[in-house]
Amino acid sequence: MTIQRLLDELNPEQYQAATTTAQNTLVLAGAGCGKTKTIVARAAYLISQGVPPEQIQIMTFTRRAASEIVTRVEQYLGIQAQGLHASTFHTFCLSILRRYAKAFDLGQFNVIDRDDQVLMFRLLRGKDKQHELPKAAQLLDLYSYTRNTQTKFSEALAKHLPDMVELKEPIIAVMKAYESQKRERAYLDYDDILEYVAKYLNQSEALVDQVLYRCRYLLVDEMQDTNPLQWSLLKPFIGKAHLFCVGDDAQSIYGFRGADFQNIHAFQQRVPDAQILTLARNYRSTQEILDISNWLLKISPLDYQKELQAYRGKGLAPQLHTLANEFEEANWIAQDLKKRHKKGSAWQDHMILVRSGFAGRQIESALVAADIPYQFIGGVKLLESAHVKDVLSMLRIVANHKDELAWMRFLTLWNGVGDVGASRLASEFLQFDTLEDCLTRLKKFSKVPAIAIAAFQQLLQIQHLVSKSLEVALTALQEQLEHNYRNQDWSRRQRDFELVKQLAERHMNVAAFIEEYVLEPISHSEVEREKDKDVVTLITIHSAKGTERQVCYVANASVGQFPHARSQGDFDEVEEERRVLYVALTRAQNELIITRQNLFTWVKDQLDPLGRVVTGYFLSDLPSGLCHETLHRRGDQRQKVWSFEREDGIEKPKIGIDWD
DNA sequence: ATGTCCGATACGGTA
DNA sequence: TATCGGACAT
Ligand SMILES: Nc1ncnc2c1ncn2[C@@H]1O[C@H](COP(=O)(O)OP(=O)(O)OP(=O)(O)O)[C@@H](O)[C@H]1O
Repeated sequence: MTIQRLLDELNPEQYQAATTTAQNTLVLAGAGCGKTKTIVARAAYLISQGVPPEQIQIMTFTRRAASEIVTRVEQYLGIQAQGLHASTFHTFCLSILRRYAKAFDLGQFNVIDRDDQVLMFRLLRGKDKQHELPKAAQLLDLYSYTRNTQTKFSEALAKHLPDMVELKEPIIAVMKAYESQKRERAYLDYDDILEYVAKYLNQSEALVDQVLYRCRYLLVDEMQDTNPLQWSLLKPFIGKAHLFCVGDDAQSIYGFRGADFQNIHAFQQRVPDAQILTLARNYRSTQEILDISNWLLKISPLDYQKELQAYRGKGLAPQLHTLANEFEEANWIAQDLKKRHKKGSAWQDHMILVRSGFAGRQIESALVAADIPYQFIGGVKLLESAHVKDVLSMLRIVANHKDELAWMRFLTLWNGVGDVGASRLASEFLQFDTLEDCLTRLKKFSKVPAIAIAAFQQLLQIQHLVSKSLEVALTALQEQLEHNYRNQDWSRRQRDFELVKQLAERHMNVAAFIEEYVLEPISHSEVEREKDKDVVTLITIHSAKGTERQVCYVANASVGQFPHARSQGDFDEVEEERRVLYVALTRAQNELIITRQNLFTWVKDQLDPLGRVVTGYFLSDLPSGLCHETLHRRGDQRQKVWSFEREDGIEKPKIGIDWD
């Protein structure tokens, strides 16, 4: 395929965006209007105009989105596209930190993930026995939110944990302890990676000029989900690089991570001479699907100014199925999928959207039971699962024997070792200069078996062989892990180790291997899947941004889920929930099937402190004309139909007695 | 008294 | 699947 072919596929507005000569552009467009397509076209166009691919940097939200865009550009340009970079903000920043390590003066450092952070907070929180502090995870969320939004701590505290305001001082103490511990141990958390780079870029024009060679053209996807910290990364490039951002404020669903659609709304004020373009026609869905999506935004007290029009015209009406409980809901979906597959549809044309990773697991078991091939995206990732981390902890220790958190994980595996004992030992190890010294000390500590200690020595010899190292670590831990996870799907967990080994084979050393997947975690299915295998996609809505399928099931559309019970009564959070549902609905191309449970509960609308009405359940006033509604009784395969229009060819039935 | 184990329980989404 | 709180062991 050629570039001309790609440009020919665009409509005039998309064409204008893709080929613009403006320095800075913001493309605003509703769901399915071709934002991603425009980014792909923009990158391809620039390259075809002679821009070296390595000067183009595309910012995406996930590794999947990144590789999809690159693949699509390559489809059109082939080898010519080589060197084009698409990555997440975090990966981009990390590579800058590595590239200019000297300038940042960070020396050796390790990137820690959320679990490590929570563990640190848990230990530090435990030291304060006087106060009833928030949970470790809450402390971390608050800490991270404050940094990502670049707000004052007291404001973030009042918003996040309003009833803990009087604990401000002890909370700050824990956070400061966390920060100094990070510094001592040379850990960088997710936010550090962004903030170091952002701060430095804003201070040093020389660094900006240095970095510029690889991002003379900055293309930002999903702009509505960037936060103020990320904006401060883009800001220094204004006037130097070409900014090309695309987004849709009605799809902003990462508020919990500090996403701020001011990054869209205030674009024009912040960026001199910014060109704002809009795309209006939706190419993805049929009109009936857009009607119900439009309706959802229209009943909002906010004015989203969105009314999607289908380029494709009319199609099938959405369906709404109400089932007795979560099992029947999951089974119904599985059965419906089977029916469609029998009729000749491919599995891969179907996607099931769920609210939470937890809800996804219920559906997963129904799919397994029905023998339907699937991939699950979202929720706990492969390298995040507990048993994998247990094994990796040994490799982490070998790579850096001062990795206290890895020691914690490793030590607490053994019987008779808990948080306190492990923590004492681990901080002792920080004083030692070599792993050998730690091991000598460890031998005096009777609770770790000699075989595990011996394994460390073996690992030291083969550090560069990642896959082999995994094998050694696994052998050493096998027995203990089997004991620890005896009632928890041990056989399934064992299979995961094979996947990890597969993944590891592609990497040169342990540190690089772990680091890559900390920043862009990869799910079981993504490792497992052979390319182009025909499977149903089961996915959390948050991971589903930018994807589409012919047939979409939106599961768990029950009371208490949309909006989620936790956000009830909070105006802004409920609006974000609305957008989550909106994103889900607008993934469907041809058919939209919404399922929910009949919970026999009702959630009342509330008034917030400003006197605004806050909806309790989005689908309570769904006009019957917008979809076919079906109520399934418990264990009932037949259906009671509420709203149903007469099918073609069926005449009004004759009634009465047969007098014959 | 302190640390560990174990079972009950509840579960929002992300890099 | 991670966390919490109480039972149990040291
Ligand atoms: N000009 C066009 N002609 C035909 N099809 C198009 C055109 N533009 C986009 N499409 C198709 O519409 C669908 C949606 O496009 P795309 O994913 O780029 O939209 P999007 O704006 O990124 O959506 P979302 O915001 O929901 O992620 C894709 O299947 C794409 O191929």
